Amino acid sequence: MCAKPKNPHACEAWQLLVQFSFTQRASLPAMAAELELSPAQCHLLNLIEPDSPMPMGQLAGALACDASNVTGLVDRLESRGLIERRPSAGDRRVKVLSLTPLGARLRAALLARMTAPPANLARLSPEEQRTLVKLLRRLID
Amino acid sequence: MCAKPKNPHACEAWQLLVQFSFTQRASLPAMAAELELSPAQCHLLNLIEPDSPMPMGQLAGALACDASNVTGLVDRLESRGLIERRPSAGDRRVKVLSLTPLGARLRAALLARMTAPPANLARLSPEEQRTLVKLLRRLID
DNA sequence: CCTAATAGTTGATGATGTCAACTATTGAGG
DNA sequence: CCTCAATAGTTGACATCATCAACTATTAGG
Repeated sequence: MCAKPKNPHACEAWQLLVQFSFTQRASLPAMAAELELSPAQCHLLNLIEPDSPMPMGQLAGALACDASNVTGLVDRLESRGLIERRPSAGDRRVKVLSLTPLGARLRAALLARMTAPPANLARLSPEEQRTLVKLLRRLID
Repeated sequence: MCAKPKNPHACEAWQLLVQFSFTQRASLPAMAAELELSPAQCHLLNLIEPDSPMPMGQLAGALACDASNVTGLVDRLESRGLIERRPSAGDRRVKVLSLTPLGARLRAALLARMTAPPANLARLSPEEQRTLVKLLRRLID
């Protein structure tokens, strides 16, 4: 499976991470539905940090999708009062998105659910957990 | 952010994994498009191992989606000759999916691309890579 | 100034996803 | 056997996601 026979175990960690992200992909819709969100809306909310508004174009870049798709996503989130669309002071073409207080609370609830440590975490000792964090940090930019 | 103040660094690894899966979510469409697949089709192909056919219902469970959604996904993949839908011998209600040779090759190509070790992997020594694999295995079922 | 490039929106279209209703088959009692 | 409930999958209606092409408004360069 691995493309580098010289290093037979080198990419095994990466394979585990990819498979992990597939299982996350499967579990996101149910998690999102509890907050009446779609997976795409979760992804968007995750990218807008409460105190750093973001232009729509930058968001399209981070989502790796077409700008017109962002328009639709933002329309729906804005109509629910979760985010705000305001013209940028410096460049009137740009519209900057920021979380409303309601949106910030929903985002926090979402992240709290998603990052709730699973039971398996207890399998690792505190020492091992710290090692894992250090290794992941270096691997994932 | 972490819900367990008693263990301040305990869930940090999990948070990193969740953020990683968001970035994977962003990069999957482009990766899939190179093989003329959608993200959902990639997910489905990933779940069908070449030599172990799978009933549609089981697939719906693994994808955590409605059975009727699987029908549509399978329709499109079958019309491209990537998978086959055959009635189960034991229970004629059940339809079992298996990869065609073409589908198996496409799946292999997909997984090869997705799990290609990134440049960052070189930041870790072989010893560290092995440690990471062992920790991830225990954390992710 | 013109003009080209950029940011975002709109409309058309196909894919994804849910739900309710349906068919066919299975299985459990009576 | 026969009925009846449960199960597997399909179908149709509908909302969302996602892309593309065409458009408007604004900005920036020559």
